[in-house]
Amino acid sequence: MLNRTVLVGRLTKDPELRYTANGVAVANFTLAVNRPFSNQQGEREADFINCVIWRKQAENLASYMGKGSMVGVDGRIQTRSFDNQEGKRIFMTEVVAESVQFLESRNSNQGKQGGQPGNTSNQTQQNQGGFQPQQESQSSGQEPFDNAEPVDLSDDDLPF
Amino acid sequence: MLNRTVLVGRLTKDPELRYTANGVAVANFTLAVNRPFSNQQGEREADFINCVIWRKQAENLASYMGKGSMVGVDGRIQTRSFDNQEGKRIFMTEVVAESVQFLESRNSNQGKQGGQPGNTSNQTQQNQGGFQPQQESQSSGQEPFDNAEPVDLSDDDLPF
Amino acid sequence: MLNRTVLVGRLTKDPELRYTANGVAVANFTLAVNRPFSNQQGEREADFINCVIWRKQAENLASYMGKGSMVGVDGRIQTRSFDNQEGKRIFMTEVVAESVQFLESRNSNQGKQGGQPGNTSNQTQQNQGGFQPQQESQSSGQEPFDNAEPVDLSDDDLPF
Amino acid sequence: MLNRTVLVGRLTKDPELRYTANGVAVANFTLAVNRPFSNQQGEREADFINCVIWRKQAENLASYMGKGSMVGVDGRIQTRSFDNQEGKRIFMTEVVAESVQFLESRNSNQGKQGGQPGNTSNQTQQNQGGFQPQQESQSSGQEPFDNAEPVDLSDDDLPF
DNA sequence: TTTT
DNA sequence: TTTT
Repeated sequence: MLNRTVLVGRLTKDPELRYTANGVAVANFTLAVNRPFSNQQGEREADFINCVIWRKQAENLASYMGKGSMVGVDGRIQTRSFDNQEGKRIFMTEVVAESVQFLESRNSNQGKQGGQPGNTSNQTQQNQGGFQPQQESQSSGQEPFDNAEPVDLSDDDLPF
Repeated sequence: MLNRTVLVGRLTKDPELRYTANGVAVANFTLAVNRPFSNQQGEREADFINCVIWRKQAENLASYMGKGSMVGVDGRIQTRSFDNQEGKRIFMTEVVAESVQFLESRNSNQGKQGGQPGNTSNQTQQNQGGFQPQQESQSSGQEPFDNAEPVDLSDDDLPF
Repeated sequence: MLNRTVLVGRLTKDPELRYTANGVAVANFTLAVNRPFSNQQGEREADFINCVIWRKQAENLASYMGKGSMVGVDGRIQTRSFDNQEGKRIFMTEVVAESVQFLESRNSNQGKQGGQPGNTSNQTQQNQGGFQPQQESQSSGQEPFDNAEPVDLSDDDLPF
Repeated sequence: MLNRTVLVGRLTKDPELRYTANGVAVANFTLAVNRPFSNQQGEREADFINCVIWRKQAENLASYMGKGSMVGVDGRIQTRSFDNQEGKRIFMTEVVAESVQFLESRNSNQGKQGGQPGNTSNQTQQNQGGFQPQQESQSSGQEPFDNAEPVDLSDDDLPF
């Protein structure tokens, strides 16, 4: 059935890259999407939308985008439930990104570096928009993905 | 910022119609949206997506659609947080429907009736698709909205 | 770059199924999508949107849906140009359907028949919503695709 | 009926701002949207999608965005037909933008200037994303809309 | 060239 | 008639 979501927003923090037991990459991230209208106090609020992305695109996102980066996401809404530490069933809703477009990387130099757009490609045949962020800060030869924690994750939620 | 969701799914139960203290109608409902692929056990799963709809459309939805009805929704994702009974902060994600399209009403006769499409209109200038479900079961002269509980609800989440 | 379109509408005629020289199935169809508002004369108008769909889904669409059937489409806008008979460059815009959902087949018995939903599947792993139209008229043992014209078509527009 | 399109792309030229006889602003523009895959020659192509936008947002777009600017569009597909000079019926398809998000203005200094984001607002209650393009070139006190041609246009296509 |  |  039809289930389609398109978002443009900014990462609230660096994406969290992990690997399933089978070595499949997954990244979780939250998008702050500003609302187009003001609330009754006249303030602009934002929605904080949890997203997941799989495989190569997860790795690219973690390499090139960080806290504050602006991305476009095309995906679908997925709901899951699991039992938390207190044995209570928790329901969660997130967007499974089928493709991401890099619209702007964060412009600060501190924190995670941007990798080397020159020699690494953020383009995969299958999905994205090939926008090469120009204001990308790129200085160190830092190894990409080094903060990925290859923990034991189940492949259960793997789509397709 | 761009925030757009389009869904087609079935109501998991009758919509819950309420009114804010100012008399604004709101309906909450959950859509079961079947996934287009099977899981690792070869089963087809569904996502259960919480939705809200406001004003006239809330009333129309509650009048004409019930458990099992198929609807299309065009809206945006909204996140909210509130403190539950145990004082724990709960985050929730839902789709604010800006327009709904009635694709098929449930075909059973029991439970909530379909209202009188003949004299009540489910068409508003602003939004929807004017599909008049033909297999609509319509037999009783039951008053519409009679199961709406006009409780005290805040207008805080009222969009626009 | 983001390019996403979701439509729900009715086929203005039976889909036209063809095959490229390499045997790839393509179907063209037009969707009448009713507008949610009235024009200045107080009439409801519709948009007539050209769509294309490829491979297995093209065949399924041609087998099960016909003039008047209601479908949901999830795809992207594509523009093409070609030189017409008079040597004039023609620009056209159409929606490439990545997945279709069968919402309702036409309810008349005349014209193309609906095939045998009982033994043929309109579900493919990759895409659609598995809605089994219940009011489907199914009577003849008519061979599916028999009105497909396996003409010489180029694969140039084949996406992915 | 559901009819939703979301695009991110670049203006192929400066938007064309006009006014109807009743003084309603309309801007036409074309978006180049790069495809996420390569063709059989290994080249990346783009779709060139015609768009229209009405009222205040038309004026804002014309003031702040020009050839090469990147924008996000949330709207719906509309088809129209008219008879051309040779008396031939022409069908056209375009996207009616309900909201636009300014993602990046062109970074050149020549050509149309960017107006004064400081004192003019590109934010309207109704629609857009409030992104303030930071690399905006802003130097001249050029009057906004001065290249708008207040020609005689019909209000016929005015939506809502 | 348009659907219910 | 097309953008980076």
